[in-house]
Amino acid sequence: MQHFWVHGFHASSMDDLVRATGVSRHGIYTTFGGKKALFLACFERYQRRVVTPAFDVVEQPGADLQSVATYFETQITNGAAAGFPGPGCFVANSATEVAPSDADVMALVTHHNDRLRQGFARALVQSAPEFDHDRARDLVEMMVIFTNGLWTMSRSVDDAGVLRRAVSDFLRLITEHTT
Amino acid sequence: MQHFWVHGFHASSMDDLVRATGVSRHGIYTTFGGKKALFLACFERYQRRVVTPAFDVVEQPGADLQSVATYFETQITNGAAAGFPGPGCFVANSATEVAPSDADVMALVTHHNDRLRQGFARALVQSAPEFDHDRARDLVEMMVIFTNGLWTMSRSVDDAGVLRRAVSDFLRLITEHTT
DNA sequence: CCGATAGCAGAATGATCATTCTGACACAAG
DNA sequence: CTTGTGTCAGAATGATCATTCTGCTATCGG
Repeated sequence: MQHFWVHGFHASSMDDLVRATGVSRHGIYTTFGGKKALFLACFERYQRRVVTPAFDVVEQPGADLQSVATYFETQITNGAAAGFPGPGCFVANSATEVAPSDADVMALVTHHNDRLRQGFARALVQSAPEFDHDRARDLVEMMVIFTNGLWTMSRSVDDAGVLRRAVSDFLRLITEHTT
Repeated sequence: MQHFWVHGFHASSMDDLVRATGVSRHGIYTTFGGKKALFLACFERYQRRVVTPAFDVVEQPGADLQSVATYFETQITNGAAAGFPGPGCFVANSATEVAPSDADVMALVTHHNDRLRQGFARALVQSAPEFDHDRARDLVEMMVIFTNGLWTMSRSVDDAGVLRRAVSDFLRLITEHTT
């Protein structure tokens, strides 16, 4: 998963993956079936082991915009721990590299973005119950777009502080707008 | 350029490029030197032929936040013309796929983002001259992040209207914040 | 100890890749 | 016409790729 995360699908050879995992070629093929199937399994593992723990705070009942702030901060801290520029987000990387030419990956990416939308939407109505549905939906889309931009930028920006300040400003804008 | 734009670097074979351009293998190698050099040339052509015309409105003297709105609208209209999900942005695609493992591409990506920062910054101080330097810089970073997110999302979202409404909301938030 | 299962390294295979080379054709200048 | 330059299609090359196959080894229940 780590290797696909950092290098993407096409730049990861089976030799690389054998080296990185310590698992034999034979083991990979009998267990997963092939490179693409292994990639999909890694994608799902990423969601289970990386996305879910970080996004949990937003998916809890009663989560509000402060929970979203915590989520963003966790993301940046995780990224900074491994040094910048970081690997970004497995999902966002796949969305640009593989999703347009692979329906299976596209479905997983769409599902992931829907998950973000749902979490952000619940946090938003918790913080601003007076918003009508359409208005909230557009704000949520904006938050999803910003989240994806954060991941893209983290692949080429070498200072986590820059991203952290921008996130803090972004949430301040939304908070101002909802109060 | 179009082929690299849509399929990225690794998924474009020289055969594909010969087919797509109508130029012979020999011609490509004698003119550019190789696949990587051709990619860099396409990157620069993209900046000249796609980025510059669209971003021009922001780089004009006297450009303000309204100019930024025009820029975003142009981007979405261009993307929607070719149908969704679209090819996104050559630069943003390269930022996730190739920049982390190639210093030349990384330099071009960084330069491109600096260009966005500079343009957004001038538009922002035009609209809100009272902002201090630090505050404006963080807002500008937020706008760059959002722009990159827009491109990433346009590779997996099939409805331009969703993006258009999110952009309009984003600019409304910034405008509210600066007035 | 024995037999069986499982996992391993690494070779073999066939496809695809980037790159280079060959020979033919078109056209412009002398 | 001739010579030279440029471009072309396509073959040849050598590397790398995903995938499959072949033995070897280790472990474990009896």
